[in-house]
Amino acid sequence: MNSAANALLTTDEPAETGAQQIRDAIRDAIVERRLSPGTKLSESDVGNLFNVSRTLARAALQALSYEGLVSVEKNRGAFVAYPSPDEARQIFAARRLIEPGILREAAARITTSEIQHLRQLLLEESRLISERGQTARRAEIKASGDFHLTLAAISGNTIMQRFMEELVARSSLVIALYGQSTISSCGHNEHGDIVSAIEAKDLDHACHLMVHHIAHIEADLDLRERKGQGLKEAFDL
Amino acid sequence: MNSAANALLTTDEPAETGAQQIRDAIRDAIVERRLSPGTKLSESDVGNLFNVSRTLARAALQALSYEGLVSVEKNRGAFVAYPSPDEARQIFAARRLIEPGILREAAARITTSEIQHLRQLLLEESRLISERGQTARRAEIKASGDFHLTLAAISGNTIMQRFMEELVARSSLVIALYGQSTISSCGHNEHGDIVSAIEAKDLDHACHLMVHHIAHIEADLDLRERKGQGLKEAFDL
DNA sequence: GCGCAAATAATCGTATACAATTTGACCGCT
DNA sequence: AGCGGTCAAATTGTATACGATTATTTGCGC
Repeated sequence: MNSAANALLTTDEPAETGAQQIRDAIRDAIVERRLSPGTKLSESDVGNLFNVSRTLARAALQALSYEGLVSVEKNRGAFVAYPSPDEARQIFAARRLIEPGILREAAARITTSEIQHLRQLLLEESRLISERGQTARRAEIKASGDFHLTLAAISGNTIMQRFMEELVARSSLVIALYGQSTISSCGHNEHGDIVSAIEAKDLDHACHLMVHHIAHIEADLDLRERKGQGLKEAFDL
Repeated sequence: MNSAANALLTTDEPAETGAQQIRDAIRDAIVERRLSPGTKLSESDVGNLFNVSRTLARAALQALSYEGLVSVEKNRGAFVAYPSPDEARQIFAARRLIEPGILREAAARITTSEIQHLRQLLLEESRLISERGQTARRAEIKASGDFHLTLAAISGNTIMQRFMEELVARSSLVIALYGQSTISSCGHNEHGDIVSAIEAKDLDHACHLMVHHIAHIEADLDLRERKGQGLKEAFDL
């Protein structure tokens, strides 16, 4: 979840129960890549970090495991998910399958003010790209996902929106692991092209662009098995 | 989850931690309609029922809330989900969006033995339809969903498979609430037609049949607001 | 020095205990 | 009788406690 998508479609429930706050905080940390895949998330550590008991820490980690962002191994603990190349392929296959449909739904209902909102996002995004510094990089990662999430929000289907949130978050993990170029949104302004196609009411073209956009992101990955960040490979490479 | 889909694609983790067993038990009860929408699921009651502490009961309910099968209201408790008509529409919209894609993926990878497996399912399904008695009805409900879940399993994408599991389960809730005819699979053997189309490698036709099949299920619903519980929805909607 | 077993430490799984919140009831008042 | 307020019961939110499992280290024999 993010402020941009929230601005459009939110089921205001201001009272967040502790565990949810922790979950959101950790999720943000994972998506923004302040937590590397494979990092151990001990219940006690998480609890101490947020000044809550293990009960709440556990609940938060449990929640994140349902979203596929952390994997909990019985009697061993929770770790930031370390998606396998196969998992990565499935994530992008799912996005190719889902996003054109979302795009069509969104285009059918989109209002002029929502188009404006999208353009605003694009502006912000390109601003971040030109900026330098780690915080800008993190904001850029988030902004890049926000575009897809906002489209899902516009589609009006909260279920698909949630699916997309999961897929975008996990995509960030995959890119962190297997991405080659510094950032996925490399040069081409593909998001902008999609908005233009929507505006021109050329749905087929918009879907075409979307599918290729996802393919481009995936093409930037080097999906070869990394042995659990092995100490062996780290040296004989 | 179900035995049929499991038979095809399962990541055997034999050790199920208490909470998961409870979650599965409750989920089955909801999907098979032994628990009505809106039923209160108190943590203590659930715990006593399964002879575990509230901790595990709570974890199970929490898990089910992530799947949309129970709704937990802060400081009030957990209830079997009571999907609104709008939610119901979104569920079926999501299925129409997703299932054709899954079908295409599945058809591309399907083996002859898997086709045989599907036919077996259809046979079982029609056998249950002819049988009478409540246990047969429940088995029929499950079998009807198993067809869609098995297709998802064949598609080979575990992520989409999980999405489908959620959607099928929630569909069962919706049908329990808003269904008119006794059972959704009314007369027409639509599942069988889809398998035939897959076998004939006529993907476009298969997708067409699938979309209509979902539409038929939805058409059997009477999606009008029931003032059963939602005092909030009854007014602010 | 090297492997292997036992003790030790760390961490998770589950239960119980206590605090906070909500709900419903009782009781006096108008 | 109807209304409002206060209190008690029930239920959830969170923390702590203890047993079980896994990882690590120690110590011994070779």
